[in-house]
Amino acid sequence: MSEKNLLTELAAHLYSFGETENGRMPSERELAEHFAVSRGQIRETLAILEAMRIVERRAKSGIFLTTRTASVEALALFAKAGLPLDPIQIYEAVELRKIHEIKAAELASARATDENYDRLRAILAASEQRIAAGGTLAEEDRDFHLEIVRATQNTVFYRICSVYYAMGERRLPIYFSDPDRSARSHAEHVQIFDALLKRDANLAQALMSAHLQGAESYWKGLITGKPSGTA
Amino acid sequence: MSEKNLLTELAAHLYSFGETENGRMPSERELAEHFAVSRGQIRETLAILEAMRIVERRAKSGIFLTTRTASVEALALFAKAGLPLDPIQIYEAVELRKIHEIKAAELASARATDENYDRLRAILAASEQRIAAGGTLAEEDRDFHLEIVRATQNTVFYRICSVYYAMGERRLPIYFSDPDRSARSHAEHVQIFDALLKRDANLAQALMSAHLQGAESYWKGLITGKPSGTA
DNA sequence: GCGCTGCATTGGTCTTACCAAATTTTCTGT
DNA sequence: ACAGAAAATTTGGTAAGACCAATGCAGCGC
Repeated sequence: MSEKNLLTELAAHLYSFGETENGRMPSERELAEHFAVSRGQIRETLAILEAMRIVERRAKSGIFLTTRTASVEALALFAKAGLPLDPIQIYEAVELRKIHEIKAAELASARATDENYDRLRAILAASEQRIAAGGTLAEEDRDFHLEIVRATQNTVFYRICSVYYAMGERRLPIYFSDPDRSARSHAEHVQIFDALLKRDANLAQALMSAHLQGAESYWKGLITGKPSGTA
Repeated sequence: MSEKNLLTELAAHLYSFGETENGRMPSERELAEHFAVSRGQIRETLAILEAMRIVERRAKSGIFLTTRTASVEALALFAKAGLPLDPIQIYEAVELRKIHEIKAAELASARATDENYDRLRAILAASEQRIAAGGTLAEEDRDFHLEIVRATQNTVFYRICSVYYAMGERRLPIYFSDPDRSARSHAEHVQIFDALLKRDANLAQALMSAHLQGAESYWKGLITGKPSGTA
């Protein structure tokens, strides 16, 4: 929040224009003036936005929001920029996340190394301490799930799943604002960890599926209730 | 190939330095001179590379290759730049692809619209024509698989899977250099399409699994034989 | 061998400038 | 009044130069 980042600010600014007339955004020179930076800075940022397929720069014509689907990374940027993510995309991400993590649990139960187990133990210990102190989960949840993905030893897998958590970063605190949910999640994490330790792929999958089911229905209910962002 | 692109060329150039001494890349000024462009151009490109977590710019210190895992998009760039993809990452991508596409077949069999079916029919017709003319598959294969992913109606899913095909773009011609393989693949595509049409999720999954098994073992054998890139 | 000093290097930023294509405005002829 | 041509303006693309402050390094002195 406090961190001022031209990339996120510019993305937010551009989206604030919505579907202005022909969809053309302010010129580079205008943007430079608006953000009180040089044109070079704006161009550097626009280059990134263009690489993410968020924006399209037509030579000597102007800057436009892309109609093509943006890159995966763009979703993470949207979340970071505080842009109201499309509820549909949130649901899509949750659906995908479930697919990924259940499979991750299966693979991890066969491939997890001692290092993975150690890290998971540390994460669970931190979770327990946090909850014992009356706090709520947040990074610990993300760390736990991502560590399981890492335990698949498939780095491409890890990269993809990182996006989900970047997307959910500002939603986690909301989700875990209920202390009960923290405790319940933690308990389920422990069960999943035990299944991984026993290298019981079927059990790990089943537990992960049940664990994510809760989150999925929570978000599904929330987004159908409040269609727009929950900032 | 013919298309000169500073982004891909710069990426390739930087990687050609490998693990030079402390891992520091040439300075922006040197790179600008090397590519005969202005420093601004180099900085714009480096900004993209940094956003992809391929490169790290340390203020007043230098440019370094990131040790952290790069973004998903970076994999597509690597392929486009003709960089020798890590065989391990290729395997990882193939493994993931199988996970994704089998699930996609399941979801698509329930959600495919008439539009999806129409497009799949058109793609299959194009494939058939190509093969009848003695040609080999290439884009048709990619289009077919991606259309199935699109038929899940999950755009995030689609984005992720697009990366695989960007990665494999220059590998497809090699894979399909064997005319037999083209014909066999096409026949399997037709079967999968029929399963989708019947909305038989189990059959679609099974067929897709078998279909990808062939590709998986092909690539696995090829990369263990030739550890490095296959141009 | 160690610590300090000073200088060249380097990324970060801004300014100015010019080009050529695209766009908008103005002008012109009917 | 309108359509089309011509001129002026805007816009992205690119380059060159300059300054800053932190970094890194070489050389010096101890």
